[in-house]
Amino acid sequence: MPTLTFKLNPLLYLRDPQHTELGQKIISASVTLIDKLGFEQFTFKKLAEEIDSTEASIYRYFENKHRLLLYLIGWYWNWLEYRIDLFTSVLTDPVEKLKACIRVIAEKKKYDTNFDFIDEEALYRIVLAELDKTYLTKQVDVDNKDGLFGGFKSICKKIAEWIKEINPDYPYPHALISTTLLTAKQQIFFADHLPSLTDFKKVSDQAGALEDFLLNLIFQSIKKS
Amino acid sequence: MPTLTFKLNPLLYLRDPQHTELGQKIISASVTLIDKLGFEQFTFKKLAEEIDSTEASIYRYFENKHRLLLYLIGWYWNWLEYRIDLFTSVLTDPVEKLKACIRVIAEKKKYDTNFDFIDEEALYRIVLAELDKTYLTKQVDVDNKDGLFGGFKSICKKIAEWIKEINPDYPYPHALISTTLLTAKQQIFFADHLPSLTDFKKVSDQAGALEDFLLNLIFQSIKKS
DNA sequence: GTTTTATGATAGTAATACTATTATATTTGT
DNA sequence: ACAAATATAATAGTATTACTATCATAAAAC
Repeated sequence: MPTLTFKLNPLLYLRDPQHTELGQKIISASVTLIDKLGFEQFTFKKLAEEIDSTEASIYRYFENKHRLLLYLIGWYWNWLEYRIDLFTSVLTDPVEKLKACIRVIAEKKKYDTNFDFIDEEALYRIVLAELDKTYLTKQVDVDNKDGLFGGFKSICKKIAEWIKEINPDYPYPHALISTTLLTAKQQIFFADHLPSLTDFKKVSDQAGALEDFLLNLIFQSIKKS
Repeated sequence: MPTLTFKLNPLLYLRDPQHTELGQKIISASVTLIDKLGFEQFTFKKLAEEIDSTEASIYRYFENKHRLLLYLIGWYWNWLEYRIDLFTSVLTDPVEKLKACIRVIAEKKKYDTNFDFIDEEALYRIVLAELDKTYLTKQVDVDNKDGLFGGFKSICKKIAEWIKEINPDYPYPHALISTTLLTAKQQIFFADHLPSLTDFKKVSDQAGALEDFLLNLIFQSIKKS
């Protein structure tokens, strides 16, 4: 089985980390380290120590740690879209597509052997804790102009099309799907850390209940009246 | 008309800023400055210069800038709950209460003369951009144990009760309301910065459409089947 | 076999997030 | 009215962060 790679927006990096050994080590170790320390405590210096390299070398790949985070989250969106495609491309009915897609969004993320040097479980924990920090910045408009949020937008657009097919009169397809994508990760975070803000349990079959919640949320909302 | 004050969790501060002139200046100026610079660029040093005081003096009121942010956001939740109470306490029907409440959540926030030294419009912009950073940290569990998210939880609990009254069989009242509260601010942020993730416009009557979206989202979800 | 390119080693800087100390001004208790 | 307590200001200092710059060397490409 060939290892797949995603073509990410080149503005995310200075040198493409997928094409060199050091680059791959940077990606791989940054996932582990951000997961462990949290983005605030994570530094290029610590990362350099981890992979026996130097700060200066890492700066040749990424302008700063925010761009690196954008890269990782961008990779995640690509991976999620790839998974959505995997489970929906065979389907024709948009209702079925939407259902399959919600399952992918709500499912517990597992390590994907198609992609070397990225631990998807750790990456998803990063998504849970750090995603919002990619756009909640003063430079959001500049970053957006550079297309750095393309992965998120792409998924949103795709799913919004299905919603429009199901009910062309529903006026808020983009809002509904961006809400769904963010709600999925928020509720998992709340289940883990702020349980009184949710109804999902940490341990047991959280994904199933979450999927049920999201299915209800979406399909009731877009129902023709 | 008497100026109202909220009793906030004392663990949020070292010295109560509401009770001294310097404290009030700290609160007031930090709202302006965080709004202007963003939380990342905001420092106690810049704040001290702004109010002609010193870093050391500010540190006597707040342990660090994260606690100060928690204080401001805590104040916001108290203010929002106060507004919800204001518009719902006269109502008896939980459906009506819920509707009125959604209106308060979706409405454009205006300066409230009942509260001196807090600019609610600026504070709401801070909420839009910085709220998630209060809990997306490595110390979230410690902070939660200290009750620092009490304001958010309190609102959630209150509204969840109304949902339970309307439909006792709906299984996800807390998830639904925390989703609503966060969605409201996310969609406003997206309208301003990432318009392809939403269907709301920046300029015109965004609040009205947003309210409609949220009303539909909630009432369709909790509808008895 | 030389030129290009990538990496490593090392150094340096301004800013940040604090902590500590002392002096002075103000308020409070008696 | 005076001493004691308290709040604030002024100043200094520290470890860490987020970079930038320079130079040497090793590996790859032409």
